[in-house]
Amino acid sequence: MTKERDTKEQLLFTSSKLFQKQGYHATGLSQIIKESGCPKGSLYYHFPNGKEQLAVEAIERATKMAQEEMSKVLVQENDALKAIDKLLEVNESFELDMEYDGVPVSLLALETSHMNENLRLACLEACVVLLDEIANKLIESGWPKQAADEAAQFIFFVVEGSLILAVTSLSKEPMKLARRQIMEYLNMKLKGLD
Amino acid sequence: MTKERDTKEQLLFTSSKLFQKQGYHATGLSQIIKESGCPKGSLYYHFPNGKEQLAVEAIERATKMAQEEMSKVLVQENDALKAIDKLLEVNESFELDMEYDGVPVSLLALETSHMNENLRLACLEACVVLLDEIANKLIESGWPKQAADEAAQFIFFVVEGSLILAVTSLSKEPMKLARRQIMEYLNMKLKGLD
DNA sequence: GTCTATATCGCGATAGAC
DNA sequence: GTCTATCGCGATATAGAC
Repeated sequence: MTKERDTKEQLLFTSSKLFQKQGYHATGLSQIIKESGCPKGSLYYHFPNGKEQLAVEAIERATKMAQEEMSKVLVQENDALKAIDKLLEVNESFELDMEYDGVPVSLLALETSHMNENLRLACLEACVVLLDEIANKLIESGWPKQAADEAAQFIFFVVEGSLILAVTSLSKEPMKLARRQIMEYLNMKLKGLD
Repeated sequence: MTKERDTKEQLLFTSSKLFQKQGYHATGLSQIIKESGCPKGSLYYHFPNGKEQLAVEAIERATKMAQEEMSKVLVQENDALKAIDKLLEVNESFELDMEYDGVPVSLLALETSHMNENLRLACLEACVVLLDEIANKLIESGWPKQAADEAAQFIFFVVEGSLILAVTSLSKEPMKLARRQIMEYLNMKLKGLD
């Protein structure tokens, strides 16, 4: 019984990592089997609908974990902007080879949105959760709802966009620049709110 | 002889479209064969190194075409910021199903950067070309080089990031918001330059 | 629930006629 | 240069013993 949970959890952990790093199509079930140490039989026992179901649940799991991670960082600072800067600082520490267990949902979203509705919806939910986490922090600090929502989207845009250039150029500089620009923009908006 | 150019060009056109829309791994040579109308024999005659070479040249071709497209729009307006706004307006007209022949290099970059150096470099070159096109327009308008480079990267970040949310939510709203935010930020930076 | 062996398919790539 | 037939491989998925 606990074994069951362990096996399924192990499969989700490994899938989550590999799908995010390599994408949906480049990640084979055989690789997931090998790296997780779980047998193929277990995979189809826990995920009878195969690869698609595994990917959906892996995204859902990664979303939940990322939300917890973010929430943990965001409560450390009372001031919303300081909290967001902290978040961006943590983001910079991610390794470029993406050997982590986080949620840059970009690759999966771009790959699957136009070809599989279930995967698209899982990616959309991931985006919404992350956006809400940030928007709510801003609202708590007194930002009007619409301004907070737009600011959250702005942060999402710049972070995900900078990740693309970072991965392509094998450099963290784009992420550092992104952080500076985000804070600059948010401070400008904050002044405008008065 | 002209037939040769036509066949190769047709293969590159079709590949370019499919790779950008579906990604590298999701696009099979058989699909390229079918949609281009070219026989498989021709493919391996023109691209003896197979899929990888085809993808590299398809990215290079798409980069060149996108640069020409951008350049055409950018010369229409003398003022750099107006020209960039025009560019973003054109960007919004892209269909979400990506049935065009442009350069959102994001998907290919995220997919291939960590696993194939040749493809990574082709994607990097694509990014550099697009960034330079924008940065040069700003420099022409009197922006200092570093400010122009950073602004160009900023535009890239927000555009590519908004595309991810647009595709995932099947909505163009993120792209519209992105445009507003980019112009807002650039105007702020412009004031700061004095 | 777990595991192995295997079925079936589609992929990238090749050979060789023309 | 163009085309067809085909190879070899690895993919997802399944069957059935335990």
